[in-house]
Amino acid sequence: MTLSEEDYIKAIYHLGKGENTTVSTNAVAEQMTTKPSSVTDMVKKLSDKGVVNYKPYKGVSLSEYGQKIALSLVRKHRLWEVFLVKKLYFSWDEVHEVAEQLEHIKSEKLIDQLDKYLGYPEVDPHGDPIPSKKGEFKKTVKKLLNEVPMGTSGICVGVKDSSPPFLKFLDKNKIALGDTILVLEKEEFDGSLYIRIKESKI
Amino acid sequence: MTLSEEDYIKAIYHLGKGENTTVSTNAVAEQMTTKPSSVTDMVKKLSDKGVVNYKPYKGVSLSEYGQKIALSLVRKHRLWEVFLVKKLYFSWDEVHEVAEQLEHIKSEKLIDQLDKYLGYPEVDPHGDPIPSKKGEFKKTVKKLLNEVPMGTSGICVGVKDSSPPFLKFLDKNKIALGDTILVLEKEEFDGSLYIRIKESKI
DNA sequence: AATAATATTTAGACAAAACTAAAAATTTGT
DNA sequence: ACAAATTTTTAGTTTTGTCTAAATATTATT
Repeated sequence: MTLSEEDYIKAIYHLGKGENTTVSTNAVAEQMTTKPSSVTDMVKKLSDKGVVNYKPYKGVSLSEYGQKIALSLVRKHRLWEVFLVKKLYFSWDEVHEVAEQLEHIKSEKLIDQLDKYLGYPEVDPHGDPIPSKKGEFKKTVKKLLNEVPMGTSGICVGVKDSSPPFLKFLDKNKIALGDTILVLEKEEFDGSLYIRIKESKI
Repeated sequence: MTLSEEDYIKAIYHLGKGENTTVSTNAVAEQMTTKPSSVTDMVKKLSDKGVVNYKPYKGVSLSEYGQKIALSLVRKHRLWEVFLVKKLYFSWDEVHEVAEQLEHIKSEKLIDQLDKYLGYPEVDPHGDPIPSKKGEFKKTVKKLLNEVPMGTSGICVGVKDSSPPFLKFLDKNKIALGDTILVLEKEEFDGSLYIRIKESKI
């Protein structure tokens, strides 16, 4: 697979949220910050290669084969993120961009050894699960913080939004994976929350 | 710089053996396993960008700027090689191909942190020096084994040929960097040598 | 159900990087 | 010094991935 093809596969995968759903040409174009016409072209090519199922005007989905490739890319991306944070002391808002490049490196041995070297981690720095070599996930049951009832608490095991600004916001407020968060109050009108995190209230 | 441009820069650098000499279009084509006409095209483009000095029919050399890029690529390549051998237990004949890909990853922080993480190594797994961030080399004086007088010995600090077959040959005969080699005899007719290495004779 | 709005595809062009074949410049041999 | 051999460049195509503009299909509205 070329670099560009791999990027399309990942985009289709992520738009389907890991499930194998059919996504629209326009959605892929937006995700890739490219034009719908370019997507049509590429999707035809990927269809010829057996990577996706494509019906004109009806959208596109990954084939079995395409899913395998997507999972392998996700695995590589997340393993590299762990490496960057654990070994090279990157912060969790800096890793995505670099991992985006590293995930395209082609060497099975490299990834196997990296996995072993990192101690076979199960999640990346944002709490997202790392697929096994065979493409198996450890799916953990998670609840969004705004779904947690007032007065109860939970352990932060991941973030829904991995954008650098949000991650920096969490850092600033000393919220990290593994922390216990208590929901103190909910504001009805906009859904904002008052929470208790390690002695401080936000 | 694009991937392809970086590959040309490295080719020109290596053909000039690190010195800033002028190299021919044909030589570059051979090194890159491409056609001379393709080289002419690319070299014109690099010349426009100020990366090389190029006079039609007269050959091409790296500009100051081009040399900086080349050294940065060599630095990245060799640091990754050290990582692969020291941390991921690759053997020295397996690292080149993967490092060839890794050297194109763009992130200054990544390389700085990798360098620190590896303990600021001065040479790669083949004994070749790693340029500093500023592009400075530690040039060690080396002698080829066939230039060592009969009856004298030396310490193996590098290999001239880094091809996998040769490196595997050295492994098979248990010759590694740091080993002391004694030259026992020289065969006049073909220049082959009898040497003593750690109790065994070859 | 007809029309308006939106989504998607097709057609034609372009840039990057490569190639082939032919032309031009340089180097070599005598 | 001049012809032959070699090297290098030019001109014209190809492939990949992109774009714009126009055409077509689908969905929404009334």
